Amino acid sequence: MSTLPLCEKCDVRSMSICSVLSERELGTLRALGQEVRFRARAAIFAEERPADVVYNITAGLARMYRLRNDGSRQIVGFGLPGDFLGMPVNECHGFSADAVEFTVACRIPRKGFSRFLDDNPHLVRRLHDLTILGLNQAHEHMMLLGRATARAKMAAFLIGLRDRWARIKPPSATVALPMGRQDIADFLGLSIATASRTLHHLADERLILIEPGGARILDLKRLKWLAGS
Amino acid sequence: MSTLPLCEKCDVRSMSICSVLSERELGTLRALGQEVRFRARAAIFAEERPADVVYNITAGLARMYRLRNDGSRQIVGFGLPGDFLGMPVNECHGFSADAVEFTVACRIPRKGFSRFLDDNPHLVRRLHDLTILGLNQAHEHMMLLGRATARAKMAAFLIGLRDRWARIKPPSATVALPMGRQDIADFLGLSIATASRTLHHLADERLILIEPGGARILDLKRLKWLAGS
DNA sequence: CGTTGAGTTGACCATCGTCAACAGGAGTGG
DNA sequence: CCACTCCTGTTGACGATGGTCAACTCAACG
Repeated sequence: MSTLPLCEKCDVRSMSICSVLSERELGTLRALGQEVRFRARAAIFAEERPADVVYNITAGLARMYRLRNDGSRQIVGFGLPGDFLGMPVNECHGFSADAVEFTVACRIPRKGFSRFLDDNPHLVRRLHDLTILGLNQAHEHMMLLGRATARAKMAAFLIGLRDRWARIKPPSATVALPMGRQDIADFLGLSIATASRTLHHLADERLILIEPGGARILDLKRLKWLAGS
Repeated sequence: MSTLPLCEKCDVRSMSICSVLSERELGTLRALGQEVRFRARAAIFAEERPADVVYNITAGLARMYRLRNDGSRQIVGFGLPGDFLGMPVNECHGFSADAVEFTVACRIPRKGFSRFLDDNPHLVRRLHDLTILGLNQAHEHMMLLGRATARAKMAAFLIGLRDRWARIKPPSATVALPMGRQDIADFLGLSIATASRTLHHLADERLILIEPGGARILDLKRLKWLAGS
C-alpha cells in the first residue's frame, strides 16, 4: 500500500470527484493518497470521531448510519463505487460507515486534501455539486421514510439501487443486494421481519424473483408504479 | 425594491453565507441582489423549475417540500432566517419552497452569483460547509422519520426548532410554531390527526403548554429524553 | 455433527391512519 | 351588528399496517 495504483485505469474516475481533474492534478492528488481495503463488516470510520482522512470508494459497498439511543440503527445511505465519504461539518464525522462486503477505497489525509482544495477551486465546486446530489438523495429517502407503505419502500429501494448500479456496472436485470436483510430494514425504517415478508410478497406477485445475493426484476413497470405511489 | 438595504444592519449576516465576506465583497454581492417579500403561503420557487435565482432568507419562515404521486406532501425542511435556498444540482430545483408566514429574503440571480463564486473561492467553501450542515440536518430528520413513535417525533421536532430559533432570536421558553398542524404532520410523517393528538398528549403530561402560535416547554429534560429514545 | 448466524414465517396486538363530526375564529356580505 | 361560510384544529370510533416475539429452516463452518 504505497501511493494509489493507476488512476488512469480507475473504473469510477468519471463518476467520482476526480472527473474534473487534469492528468497533472490527478497526479498530485494521487501522491497524497493510499489505496485501502476493508474486509466485510470492517469499520471505515465512526460518528463523532475526528475526521482526519477522507475516502473515495472504488469498489465494494459501504453503509453509512447513525445509532439511536435505544440501540436501533438508521442507515442514511449506501456508498457505492465513485462515492466520496468523510467530509465533516466541523472536525468530526456526522455518521459512521462500514464495509458491507469487501471494499476498496482511496484514502486521503484531510489536511492535505484541504490544501489541495485551496489550490483547485474547481474541485471545490465539484465537491459541492456532489454534496448537493447527496442532499437530493437524502430528500428522496425522506419521501420513503415519511409516508410510504412497506411495499412502496421496498419497490423504491430496488428501483433506486438498480439505477445506481446501472451507472457503474454492465447493466443487468438482477439488482445485486450485497447487504443483508437487516441493512435493508434499517435503511427503509422497517423491522427485519417486515422487510423479509415484503420482499417475498413482491416475489409472490411475480414482480421480482429472489435470487442468491440479489433480486431479478420481472415487472419493472409495475414495480416503478408501486414505488411512486 | 432596488438593491438590498443595509447589509451592515442585517440581523442574520453572521449566520448566513455572508459571514465570510469582507465589507468590500459584501458590497459587490449586494449590488447583485434585491430584497423580496413574500406573503404567507406565497410560492418562492417550485420543484423542477429552472433555478435562475437563489435566496437568502432574512426574516420569516419557509417550508421546503416535495409532493408524492398520491398528492401527499413531505416537508423536507424549514428555512429560517439565515438559511440559503435554491442552489440546484443541475439547472432545476430539487424541491418546492413557499413562505409559511410573511417572509423576507435576498434574491440574487444565479448567473451573477455563480460568477461571484468564481471570484471568491472562500465563499464556495462556506457554501459547501452550509450544504454539509443541511445534509446533517437531513440525516437527523431521517432518524425521526425512520423509526420513532409519534411522541418521540414531536418531542424531537420541538427541541430541534427551539435550538434553531435560539440562534437567531432572544431566547424564550416558548417555541414559536408559525406553521400549521398540517405542516408539522407533513414534516414528521404523521397524519394531521395524530400530530394534533400527540401535541395534546404532551400537554396533558405537563411536558409542554400549548399557546397561540407556539408551545411553551415546561419540562425540557423529560422532553429531551423522549426525543432521544 | 453440533453451533452459529441469517433469513423466513406465524400469531398477536399496539400504534397510528382514515373517516367523520364538531368547535372556534376570521373574513364576508347583508 | 348579525348570519353565513370557510378554514384550521380537535376529538372519537374503527380498522389496517406493520412491530414484537418466537419458532423454525438452512447453509456455512469447525
